[in-house]
Amino acid sequence: MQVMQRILTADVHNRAGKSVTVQGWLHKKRLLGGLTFLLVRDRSGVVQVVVKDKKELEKLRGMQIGTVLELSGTAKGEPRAPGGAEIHNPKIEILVPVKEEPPIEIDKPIDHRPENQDTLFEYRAIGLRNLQESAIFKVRASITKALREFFYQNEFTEIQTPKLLAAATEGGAEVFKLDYFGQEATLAQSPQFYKQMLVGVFERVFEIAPVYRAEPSATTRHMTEYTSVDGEMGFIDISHLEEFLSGLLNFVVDYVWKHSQAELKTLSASKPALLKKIPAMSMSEIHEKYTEATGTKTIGERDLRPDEERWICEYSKEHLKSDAIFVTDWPASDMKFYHKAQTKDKNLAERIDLLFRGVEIVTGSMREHRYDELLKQLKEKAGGNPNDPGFKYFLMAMKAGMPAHGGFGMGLDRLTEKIVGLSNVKEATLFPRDINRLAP
RNA sequence: GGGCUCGUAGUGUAGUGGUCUAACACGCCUCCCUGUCACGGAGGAGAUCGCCGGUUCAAAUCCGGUCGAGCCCGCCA
Repeated sequence: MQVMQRILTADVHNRAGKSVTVQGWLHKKRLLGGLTFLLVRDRSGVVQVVVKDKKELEKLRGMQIGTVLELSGTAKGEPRAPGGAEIHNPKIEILVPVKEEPPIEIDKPIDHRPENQDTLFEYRAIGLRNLQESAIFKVRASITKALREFFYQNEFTEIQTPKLLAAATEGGAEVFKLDYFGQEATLAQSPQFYKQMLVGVFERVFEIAPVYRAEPSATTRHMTEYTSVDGEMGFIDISHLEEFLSGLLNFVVDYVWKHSQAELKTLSASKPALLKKIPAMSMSEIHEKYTEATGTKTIGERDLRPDEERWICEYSKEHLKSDAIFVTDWPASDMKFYHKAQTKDKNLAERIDLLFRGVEIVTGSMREHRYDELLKQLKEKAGGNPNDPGFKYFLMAMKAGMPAHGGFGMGLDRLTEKIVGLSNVKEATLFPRDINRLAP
């Protein structure tokens, strides 16, 4: 007996008049009496199936959404059907029966209100089957692909660096500690030192990987595990970095709006306004503008307040026609030891952050590549011991000939959140980890 | 870590001292329905109102504790 070849639901419209077999999940039943509409989902989308035969329909009695089916019927062009085609007179075979109803909506948008997010994540394994949910992650995959493509176009080498580390490195953020065969180890809060070491090898490197922060933050923009997009390149100055990041964000947005139209439409996402060259403003200028506009005095502060970040993005959108804006001229007093101070003003760091739709998505900087300066900053700024395994090998590479170099870390979750138009990073993360969630 | 807010059927909500023997919507079950697409209609099942204690003649409702969750701030991507 010849087995009918499976086709994808998206191909049904190409097979009008022919016999087809599809396999997928039951996504929705609509019983109208003499005829029933089924929606069947597979990796390519959803197709409508029309069932008139009572015997066939009876097979689905008690079968809940999620039941795995095989249907063989006749493909038909049908303008009234979603997708313009449907399957008629199917023979239905139940491959995996599901008798229990899903605890969360599959065929209608799931409420993302903050109070309900615990439910959203508790039933994540099933809720992701909702087309609005899976669309977020199709877009995220598309963003990831675009990032990779842009890096490759610019001759970066993709790397993977250790996440298990012997000691705390960067300082600042809290690190997770764990037992490593009796020795204390930490989880990487950043690939910082490794990507810098590898500039000495490949000149340009990038990594898209998880990083871990043990900060007890409970906000809409923090997680204890997130995906960091790290880039690092040699023989550049800060203007190159700015130019690269402008190009990157533009490329990603254009790519996604070209390749993920259907998902973006499902999500009612609006395309960000961007300029080829993303505008830049110094921190002190932002403080002045914000203070003048809101009456809240931030002049002299060494960072931007969250509300200030939202405000300047609104300002940028309205006056500069850009949903993204660079923040330049950060105070050197708070910079990391591996950062470089500006040569024209030692009190300012060679750092730029990129704000996008109200949140910081990128921090970038030039690194101190002069060995003696770096050693001095390590001791003075971080109080670090050069012989500590966390610094020793980094310094080894830095001593062996490092050009002027710089790079950045970008939050993939935040980028996805803002491109899609969500209001919490966790919504853009498949299985988010935060201070009180370690499962699923 | 600091501040504020919220826990009511599987899910989302209403009810804020007595009329609650807890209501509505979605989902589920039974029946009707031949073009639905958030299908429609009739009926039904499903909740010791997070938990513990207290106040009161009377508590989903007020108070205390506890557990869980969310938001803002700090910090960052």
